Amino acid sequence: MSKAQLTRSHIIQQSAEVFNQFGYAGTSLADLMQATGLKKGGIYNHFASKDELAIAAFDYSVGLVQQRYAKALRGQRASASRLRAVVDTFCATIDEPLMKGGCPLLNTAIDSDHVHKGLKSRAQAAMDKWRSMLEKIIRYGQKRCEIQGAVDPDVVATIVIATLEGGVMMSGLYGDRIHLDRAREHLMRYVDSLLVPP
Amino acid sequence: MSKAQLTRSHIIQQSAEVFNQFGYAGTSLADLMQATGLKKGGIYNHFASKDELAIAAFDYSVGLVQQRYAKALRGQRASASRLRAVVDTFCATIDEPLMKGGCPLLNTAIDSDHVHKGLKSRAQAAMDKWRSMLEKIIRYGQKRCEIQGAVDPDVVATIVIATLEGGVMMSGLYGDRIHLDRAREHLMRYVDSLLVPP
DNA sequence: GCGATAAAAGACCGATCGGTCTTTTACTTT
DNA sequence: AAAGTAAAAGACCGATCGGTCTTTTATCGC
Repeated sequence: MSKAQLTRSHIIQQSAEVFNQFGYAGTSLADLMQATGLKKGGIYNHFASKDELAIAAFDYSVGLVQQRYAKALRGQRASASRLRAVVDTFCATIDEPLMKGGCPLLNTAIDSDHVHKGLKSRAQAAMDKWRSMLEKIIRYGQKRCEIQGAVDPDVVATIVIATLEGGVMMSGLYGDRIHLDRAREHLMRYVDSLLVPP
Repeated sequence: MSKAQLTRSHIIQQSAEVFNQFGYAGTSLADLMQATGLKKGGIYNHFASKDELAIAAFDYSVGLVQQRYAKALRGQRASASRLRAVVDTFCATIDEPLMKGGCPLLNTAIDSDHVHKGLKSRAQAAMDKWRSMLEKIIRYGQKRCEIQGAVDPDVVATIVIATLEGGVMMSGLYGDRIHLDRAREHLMRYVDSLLVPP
């Protein structure tokens, strides 16, 4: 990788954390300069605007998260295990955070509302991907008769994501992991309730 | 109420919506001036700083929400009905929004993180109140043998709140109420699972 | 190693930021 | 209605905002 490409990805990585912590409006170019160790000219040589950098940073964050899910799912074949792996992977970010500031999807969904159209549509796209990942697991499980046929995959995706994001919001607010742990427990029992009895 | 007090509450009410939509950092004094119809001097005659106004506005928003819960619970005596009323009241904000920009507690919890200590502690306090309201309902229901004794009131509070807030985040992101509706359905069945079989 | 080229620095820009202060206007109280 | 007081306006402040542009520095192809 050339020096330029290296610098570019360095900017993205550092900026992603800053944006995730302080939000788009709450992040100034001075913040980004400090985080990257570059001056204004260095940053603007790679990105035309703060907007463009924010979008690149969000995409990077989403990519990071996706990688972790892909890795966690690699070993799991059974639908129940795959669903549990998704829940566990999400909750693992408390012990091994991918990024300061918590879940980028939650933060961006709230932060970008009424503020940054481009960022919001990226957040929608990321949410779509996550939902379709869960839905695919469910449908595959139904095909293999591991998950009850009456289960609606879209509904499960909503419930799992909403419970996890709500739990991480509460744990973030209090600085106490117990809320996310409770969400995890609840979802594990929920997943069990979806399975075809053996 | 004197003219001054009237103006003060007018400022708070209008500002609350703006802060709720754009966040603390995303709201400028120019925005607040436009929303209130006042000039800088008029606003600063009632509030010492943007911080102070943001806190007053958040407290006002929380008060509004609490009023709605109090009203909804007034008629309900049975624990199951009271829990369902909490869920329904939250979900009703989609049809009859109290305030533009969605749930102020969710927005402030995310927005204030790493940005505004005072606002964050207010959000914690509001969350505490909401949790303790739910916990009281549960405990009372256990005393009256309507809710199973093995149920942990703190856990229920976390699950209900997390699911609702997660659902409203998703519905806000997509502009589609279906996610919150799904969360509602799920919680209704969850509440049923807590009850002592009749 | 040298020349061409790209990257980073840093001075600079107008606009806007949150906040202050004096002046004008309006209300309130007697 | 007048006098005293409080509220609102609006000019003004330094700092910082996001962004541009020229200059310096480093990289890369040969």
